Amino acid sequence: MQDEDLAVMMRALGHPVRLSILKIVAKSQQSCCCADVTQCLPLAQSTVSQHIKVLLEAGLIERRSEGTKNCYVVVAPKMQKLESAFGSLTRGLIS
Amino acid sequence: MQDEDLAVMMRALGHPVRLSILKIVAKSQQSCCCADVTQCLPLAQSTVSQHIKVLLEAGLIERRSEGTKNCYVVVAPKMQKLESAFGSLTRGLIS
DNA sequence: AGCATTCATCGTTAAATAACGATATAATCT
DNA sequence: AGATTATATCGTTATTTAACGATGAATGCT
Repeated sequence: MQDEDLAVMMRALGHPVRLSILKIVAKSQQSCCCADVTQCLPLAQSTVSQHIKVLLEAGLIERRSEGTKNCYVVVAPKMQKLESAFGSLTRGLIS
Repeated sequence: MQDEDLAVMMRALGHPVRLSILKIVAKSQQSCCCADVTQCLPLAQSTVSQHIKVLLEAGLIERRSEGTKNCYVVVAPKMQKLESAFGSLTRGLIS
């Protein structure tokens, strides 16, 4: 994986609100929409939507529209790739 | 590990220049100072020093003064803690 | 068709970040 | 003591980010 792509994902994870959003999305077994996330956080809907966009653009979550809602899921393969890239980074750094 | 701390480290890793700096510091077996890093990058010394500060504050590298130079090393235990925190994060997200 | 719901996007503002050159500090050397 | 070296910090500028309220577009309901 390219350093730039890795950096984009790291940056996406580099904000506590986005970590929270990821956890909320992951935890809710059935479809999790923007309103669901917003309800869990002390932030405006538009702010949450913006954070979601960052996660989307990093490829860490995916949108799928469901009626009038937009639901989000964590992209497991991407997370795994990230973890492995991160692993080889750290291995390279500390060996 | 607290979400905020995790986010600080992720953010520190969320810039390609800082990834480069970490790699440069890790690769150079003997003491690696700011000038050494700067020589490897198309950036001003002050800019490199600023990036180094971000890595220092995240606890990912450590300074140790050596004569008139300041040398840097990757803090292996911190990297390992980060990797394990990251691992449990992703495990929580994709399970 | 008209209304309600959901949510992305727009426009704005304040704060943080990235980059630079210039300067100041601290250690070494002559 | 004075000169040199290495580098952190300062001051600045431009860009990006975070947060908000308001608006608009798409979908579903009556």
